[in-house]
Amino acid sequence: MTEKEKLTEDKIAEAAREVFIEKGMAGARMQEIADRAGINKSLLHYYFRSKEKLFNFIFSKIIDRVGIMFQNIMQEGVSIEDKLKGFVSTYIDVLMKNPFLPNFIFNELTRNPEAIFDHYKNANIEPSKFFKPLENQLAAEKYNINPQDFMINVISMVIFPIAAKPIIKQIVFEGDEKAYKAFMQLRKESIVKFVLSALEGYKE
Amino acid sequence: MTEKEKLTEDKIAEAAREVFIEKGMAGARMQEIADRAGINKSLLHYYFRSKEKLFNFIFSKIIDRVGIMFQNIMQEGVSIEDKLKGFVSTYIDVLMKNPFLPNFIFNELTRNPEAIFDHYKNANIEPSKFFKPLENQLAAEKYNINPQDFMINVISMVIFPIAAKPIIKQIVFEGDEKAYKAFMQLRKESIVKFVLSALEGYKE
DNA sequence: GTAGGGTTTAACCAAGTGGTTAATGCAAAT
DNA sequence: ATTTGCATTAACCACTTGGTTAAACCCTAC
Repeated sequence: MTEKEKLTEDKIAEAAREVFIEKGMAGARMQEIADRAGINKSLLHYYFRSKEKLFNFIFSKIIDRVGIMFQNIMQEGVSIEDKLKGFVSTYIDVLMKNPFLPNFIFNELTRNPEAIFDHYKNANIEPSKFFKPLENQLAAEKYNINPQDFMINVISMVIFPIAAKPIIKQIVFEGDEKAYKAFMQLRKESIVKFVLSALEGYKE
Repeated sequence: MTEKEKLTEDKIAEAAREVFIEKGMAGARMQEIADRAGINKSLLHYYFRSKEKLFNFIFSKIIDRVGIMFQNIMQEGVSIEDKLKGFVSTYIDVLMKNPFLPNFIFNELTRNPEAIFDHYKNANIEPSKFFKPLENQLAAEKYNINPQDFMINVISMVIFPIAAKPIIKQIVFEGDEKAYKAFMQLRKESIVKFVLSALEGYKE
């Protein structure tokens, strides 16, 4: 029955996603994925022939989702300020729920950089699609700042504190999880304020 | 002879550092470390009893170095502007030479967060030592910004683009290594400008 | 019911892993 | 020259790893 099949495949995909993100490709164990999916290890190989195939399947799906989400936020035909607010808020929420995601993506892409290149051929994601509009918009609103710098600054301030969570939590908040979380929530506003304040200095 | 011993131990440490940083604890192979050090695998266990011991030794040294470097920059009794310039420039230089370092630290600390806590007991590094001064300094110079946000924003903008190198290089610069490197060099100035511009908005 | 085909499993395998051991090399001290 | 003690190595080991195989287990169709 294709119903049952889908169920099993989904259980595997979900378990694999968890384990790969937590442990990375090298640290992940097929046995652990099978256990978390509640199935026999052989079934993994029945549905996905090898660890590498399974990994690529999961990784591609993740990259796609991230790319599309990014594209959506960037394409809204709204002001820079609203784009900024939307991006910061949405991404902090998503990443707080998936705190291992940034490291995972960094790692696996560092391990095998061609993966992006190979992948973006098939996907309908085109960086220039959201990059050019931002460039035009900055120019239109008379902000004389390099759009690449601008964008990377914003993304940095959102993603870094999540990738570096253990360090920040320990060193800045003495291990207090709640304090860290509260801080990250406040950052939704503080980042926007910081960036808008910076932008003022670039007004022509 | 203690001379020769030091040499071997150093060769091991250097090779181990390379491999651990590139592949992480899980991905590193004792055989590869031995090969890169040009010695027999048994010698690794002769000098450092286990993979874990070797890893902890290397990891501690790295954390110490990073912490001390950070402390030094932050303790200089100079203006915020000069501190900022020093930090950005020094860290970009160091990290461009060690591009795997951020990911490595993120990963291993995520894997075992207690490591920081356990480690900072022995080390003479005290976060408040460089954190309080910055707080006072921001207040003294009449900048009404949360020092935690300020510091994390700056660090983010420096470290993130190195951790995310493969993504940025591919998506922003279409795989052009030189363009990426040039961009990172320019960031030494652009980050400072951006932050100083932002700070203006916080002046009381 | 039973034949057939996809699904699931237990048992197994070869390769690779960190780690041990016993022997060898080698330089200084006697 | 012989002994002594550390440095180094080859051979080996137990265990884990991803992956295979053949049998068991369902369902559905006849």
